[in-house]
Amino acid sequence: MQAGFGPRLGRSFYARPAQVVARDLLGRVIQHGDCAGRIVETEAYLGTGDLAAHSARGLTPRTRILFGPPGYAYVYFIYGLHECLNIVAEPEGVAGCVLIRALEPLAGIETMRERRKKEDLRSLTSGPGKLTQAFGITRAHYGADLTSGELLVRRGTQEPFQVDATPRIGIRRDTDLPLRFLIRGSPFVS
DNA sequence: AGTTCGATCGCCT
DNA sequence: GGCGATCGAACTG
Repeated sequence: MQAGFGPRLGRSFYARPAQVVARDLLGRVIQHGDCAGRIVETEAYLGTGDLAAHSARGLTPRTRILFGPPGYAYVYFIYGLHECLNIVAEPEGVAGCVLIRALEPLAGIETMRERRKKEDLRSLTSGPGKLTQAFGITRAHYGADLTSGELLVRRGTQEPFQVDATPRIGIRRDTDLPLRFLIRGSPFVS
C-alpha cells in the first residue's frame, strides 16, 4: 500500500523557493505510520521580506530549523491547542517553509477517526490543526528529516488538476500576497 | 518577570 | 459569523 503512492521525495525537491515548493506539493502524498493523505492546500512563508513568516524576526530557538537545510519538519504549537506542520524549503542558509493546510484522506482513515473523535471524512484533515491531530504529528517531530524518517512525502499520482492561488489565511501582515495554493474543486480544503 | 497575542478549532447563534 | 479556550514564544522593562 505504501509504495502505491510513488517514491519518496528527496532533498532537492525542497531546495527551491518556498512558493515553488508550495505549489509543487499539491497532489503529493504525506505519510506517517499507517496514515496517508493527498495534499490539497498549502501556504508558502518566505524567508526574506515576508512579515507574516515566523522567520521574519531572525533566528530564535524556535525558528532555527527554518534557516537550515531543506526537507525537515518545522512543527509549532499555536493558540495553546494546535500543532501545525511545515516543511522547510529553500537552500541551506535561506529561511522559508511551506505550511500544510489540508489533506484528502487516503489510508489509515479509521486511525484518523479515532484520533480526531470525528466520523465525517471531510472533518478529519481539512485544516492545519486537524491534520496533525489525525496523523499523530506533534512537536516531537520538530526537526524530523522527511527524506529518511517515518514521516515522509511521496510523489503521488499524476492526475491533472487546476490550482488556485489566494491570500493566506489568518495572518495580520503581508495579507495581500497570493501565497496560498489549493487544488480547485477539492472538497477537502479548509 | 510580566505581558501580549498568534500561520486555529469547534460550538453557539 | 462570532467568540472562548489555553499555552508558550518573544518582546519589554
